[in-house]
Amino acid sequence: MPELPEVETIVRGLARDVRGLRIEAVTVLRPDLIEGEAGEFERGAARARIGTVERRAKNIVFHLEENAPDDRLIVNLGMTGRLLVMDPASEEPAHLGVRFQLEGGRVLLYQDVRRFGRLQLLSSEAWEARSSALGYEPLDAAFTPTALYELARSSRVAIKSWLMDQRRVVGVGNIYASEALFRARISPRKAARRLTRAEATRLHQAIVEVLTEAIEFRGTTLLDYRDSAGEKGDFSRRLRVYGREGEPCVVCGSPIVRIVQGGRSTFYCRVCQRSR
DNA sequence: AGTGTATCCTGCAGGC
DNA sequence: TGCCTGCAGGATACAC
Repeated sequence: MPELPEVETIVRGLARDVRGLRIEAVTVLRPDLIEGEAGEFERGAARARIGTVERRAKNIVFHLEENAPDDRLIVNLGMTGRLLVMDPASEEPAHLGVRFQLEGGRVLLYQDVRRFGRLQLLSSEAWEARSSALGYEPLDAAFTPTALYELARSSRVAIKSWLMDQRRVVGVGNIYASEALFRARISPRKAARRLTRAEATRLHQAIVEVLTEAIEFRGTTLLDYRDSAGEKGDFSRRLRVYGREGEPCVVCGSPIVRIVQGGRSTFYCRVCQRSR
């Protein structure tokens, strides 16, 4: 469910609210959410102090300090995962997966209806090895129009599916892939290797712009997404094609169509995104 | 190696 | 009301 802007919003909230706090106890209520053994996870995270909280791709990375055999806690939210910071008095939500009791009384809760998310403790070395297999961070300076063009040249996959592959460029999921391609006026069905330089340049700019704007609006809430304070994102109203099947294109007025690529819905304008 | 498909899981909307 | 189908922000394990 959460793509780069949503994860970034969550990370900023966590950095503000839980950084520096000690974890006093950990309870795993749904062991299938834990990569590895749940008891080991509980013991490994308990009594650690939370340091820096950062984002890599769609992963939330907690640096653990003091009393932590593994010094990274990695959380991937899957489709419906949430990390919520709550006051001790508040009622715990349904589908609670993991409870972190924090110094000062508040709790950090991992909640996940569909349980596609995963939590994992790793050494910094093991995490770095995993991270190195991931693609460009789209908001880093190293991600350039040329980098995008060169990478795309090696793949015959449709550009929409290509964008969602985290080994090339990270953070773009089903919503922002459709949105970026609309902004770049490129057909989602076009083979990645057939992008022209001009198209690659437009797509690069569209990815950066749509992700940056979505972060400013604190993400997109369609159904499930909430930030760490339980708040919805406001970018939903700014979506131009995603979820708008049959509605008029904001540019040319022709109806937005929905197709299926790799088992996922793609939304686009047949007129504005003609190039194939 | 690259590519397409199935699978994990629950909830909700819409059709009958 | 109930039952069915399809769909939902992700990632990976397989087959070819």
